[in-house]
Amino acid sequence: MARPRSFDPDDVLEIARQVFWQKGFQATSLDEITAASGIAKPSLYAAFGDKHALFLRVLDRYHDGILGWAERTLAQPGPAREAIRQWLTGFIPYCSGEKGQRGCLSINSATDGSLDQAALRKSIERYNRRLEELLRTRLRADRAQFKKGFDPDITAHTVMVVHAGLMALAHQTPDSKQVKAVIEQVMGLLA
Amino acid sequence: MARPRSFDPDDVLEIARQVFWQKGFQATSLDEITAASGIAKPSLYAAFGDKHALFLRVLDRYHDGILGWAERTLAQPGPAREAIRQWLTGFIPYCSGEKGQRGCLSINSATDGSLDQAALRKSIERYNRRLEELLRTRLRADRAQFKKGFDPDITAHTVMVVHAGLMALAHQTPDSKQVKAVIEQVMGLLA
DNA sequence: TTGATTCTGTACCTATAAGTACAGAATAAA
DNA sequence: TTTATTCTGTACTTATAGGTACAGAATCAA
Repeated sequence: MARPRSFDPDDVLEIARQVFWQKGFQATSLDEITAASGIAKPSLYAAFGDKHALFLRVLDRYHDGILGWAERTLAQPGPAREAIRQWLTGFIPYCSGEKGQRGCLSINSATDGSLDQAALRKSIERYNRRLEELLRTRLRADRAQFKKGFDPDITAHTVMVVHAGLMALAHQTPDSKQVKAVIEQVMGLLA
Repeated sequence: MARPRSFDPDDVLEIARQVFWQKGFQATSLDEITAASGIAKPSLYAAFGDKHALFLRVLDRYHDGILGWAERTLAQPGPAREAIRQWLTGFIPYCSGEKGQRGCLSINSATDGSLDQAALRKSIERYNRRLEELLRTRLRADRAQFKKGFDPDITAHTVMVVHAGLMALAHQTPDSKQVKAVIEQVMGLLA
């Protein structure tokens, strides 16, 4: 009953993600997104709203992707240690720039002082809360595998800290051998 | 032989640091700095150069301040464990917002994709290299205090990762009790 | 006091980027 | 085929922010 949309919103979000990831929210202009996607501004505004709303969509999509993968990885059978090692190791591509970007879009956004938008903060907090929850749940379930005095809650948070640190430092040293060594050493806390 | 400067450049850098720290480089306008400092733009440009140069001065100053403190803290007598615990603990005010800002200006800048300026990247890399060097040197010197197989180089890097992670997560959860618990758990790697 | 010199403040220029008005194109229903 | 409806692209408006021209003020040396 009307002219149909000429693009797949998901494709545009994917392209917008790449641009935002590479340059950050502030430094990315809508013109760059229109250039990269081929979609004119009025179409973007009609489909997603303003720049903040578009970024929020991109970020939520990013979060969902990682959460899905984290859920699968941390649900695998076998020792909890192995699951968590794989989880941490899975982020190495984000560190080394193999994905074309450096670091984590979420962490990059969290440390961006300009993003005081409540909705964005909320999305990031929710994401971190969920990731930590996945880690905590798994560590609690397999508590018997660790020695007496092991604290699954604190350990889950520590793993989150290490993860954030790797992502933050990813912007400088893409030495994946060093990253692996750190992960191995941190695994020493899961005993 | 000419009109003297009416302000102390160091004071201005201090004020600029606060503004940049709070809002980030991109989101901070020079007008905000002139408003906060009372110094008009032409004076800023004459004294520091353009916005990037000003930010670089601010960042270098910030780095020097922390490096000086780190040097003193890590040079203290006693067990290396204690020195490093104090070093990590010293960053808690940066985590909890007690300083009015959240997180670390350097990390915030490192994760800001818009800062592709080579000079800035260099300053940040140098800073991280020096911090890690201080940790490494101390751990190597006190190697005898740890058990066989202890690797001071990897441990130094791991401590850097934890530090970066705490600073990155500082933007969300200002629970200093949790931060302390993480530090205590990580100290378990220094044995 | 005078003059050379450098700083300060106002007011401006210019570029960029977010957001939109509007005319025309594409579709589905009638 | 006609028409209602929604999308698309061009071109525009507007605000903001980086940077500067210029006139006048403040200092020190002579």
